[in-house]
Amino acid sequence: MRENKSQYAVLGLLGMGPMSGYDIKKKFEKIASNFWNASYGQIYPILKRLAGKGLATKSIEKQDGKPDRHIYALTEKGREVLRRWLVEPVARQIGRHEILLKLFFGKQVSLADNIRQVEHFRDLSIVELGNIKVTEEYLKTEKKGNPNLDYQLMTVSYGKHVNSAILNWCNETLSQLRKMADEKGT
Amino acid sequence: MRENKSQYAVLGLLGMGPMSGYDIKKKFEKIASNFWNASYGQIYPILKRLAGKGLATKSIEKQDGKPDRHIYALTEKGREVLRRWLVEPVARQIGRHEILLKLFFGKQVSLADNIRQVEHFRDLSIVELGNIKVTEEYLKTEKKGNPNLDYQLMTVSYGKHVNSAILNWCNETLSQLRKMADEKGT
DNA sequence: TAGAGCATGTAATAGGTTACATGATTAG
DNA sequence: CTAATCATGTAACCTATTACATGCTCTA
Repeated sequence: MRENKSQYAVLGLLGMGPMSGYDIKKKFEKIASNFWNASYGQIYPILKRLAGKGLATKSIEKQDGKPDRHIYALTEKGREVLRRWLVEPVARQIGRHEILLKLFFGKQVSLADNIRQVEHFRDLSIVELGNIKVTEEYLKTEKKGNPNLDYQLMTVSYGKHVNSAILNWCNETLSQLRKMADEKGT
Repeated sequence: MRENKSQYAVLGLLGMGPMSGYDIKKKFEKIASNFWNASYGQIYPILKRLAGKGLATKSIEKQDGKPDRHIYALTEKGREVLRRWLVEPVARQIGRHEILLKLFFGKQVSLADNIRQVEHFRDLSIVELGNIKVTEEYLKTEKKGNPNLDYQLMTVSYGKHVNSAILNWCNETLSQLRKMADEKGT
């Protein structure tokens, strides 16, 4: 087991309690969509592998009218592996920001095109900030008393800080682009 | 040609002037490392494909003592394709933030472990901010008068906004974690 | 004389998305 | 009656990293 992040993401969720692949997907969407996601095409093979390595155990829960649920639970060995990863310092990551890539080449198109692009990106950030606040409310009300709450709210806080900064950048950049358009028009 | 970002990244750089695969790599490292990167294993096959599709032309520049340079230049068709992509609105992207993934599962390890982790991440952000300022200086002095300068500085500004926000979040999170450690110690 | 820089490329592998396949129940 | 939700999984495909292969020159 080397550097597979998603494997640890799944391991981490199992660390909070036994659950199915379906649950894992839902959990990511509900409370971690801000900084992580995973598709079924990844989750199910990972669960299989974790069980194969003895890091999780599988049991089947029958339901009537609905498909069986395949519940995975972390083993002690699994928790060990998770802990070892959690304390390992993170490496520098270069996020790929498509908006910056486009703006970087902005000279190839018109100022109006660039303005449209940044305005649209600003709209996305506003929606994102809204989503984050919904997650925050959900955690604070529905998950009160949960021992993971403090940590989960820290990830929410990150989203608020970063998206506010992005919003400020959008506004600054937009006024600069508009100024450039004015000057050119004169 | 569908949704391949790196292909457009290469196309975009060629839009600034003819250059080699080697140049492309260097350029990304020098002025776009803040938001994009690409390995030779990607760049060379992409250049080949672009030439195959008639979006770029290839010519060989001999040098003495050094290997030949394979220079690619954008064709009109290539510029068309680039422009079409540039004006297309960006989609929502979910960045994967390993630090948040680890912190999210913070309950599985000690407060001291989490503090160490965030401190280390803060150090990375400080280095990052430094790199961004170096890029800014480089652009402002060495690239004065370059028609792409304004746009390139906007991407630098993004980095400054976001990394400052991250730094603030680190400090807030660290004081919260330390408070939690104090309370537990009492 | 060892290592870094110049310069191009391929092959193996890992990581990830999307489409496909199945099938019942429930809400609008 | 149609779409969504529940639920699991595989296969094909695309994207990206790393290792490998080559070989000259310049600097410490």
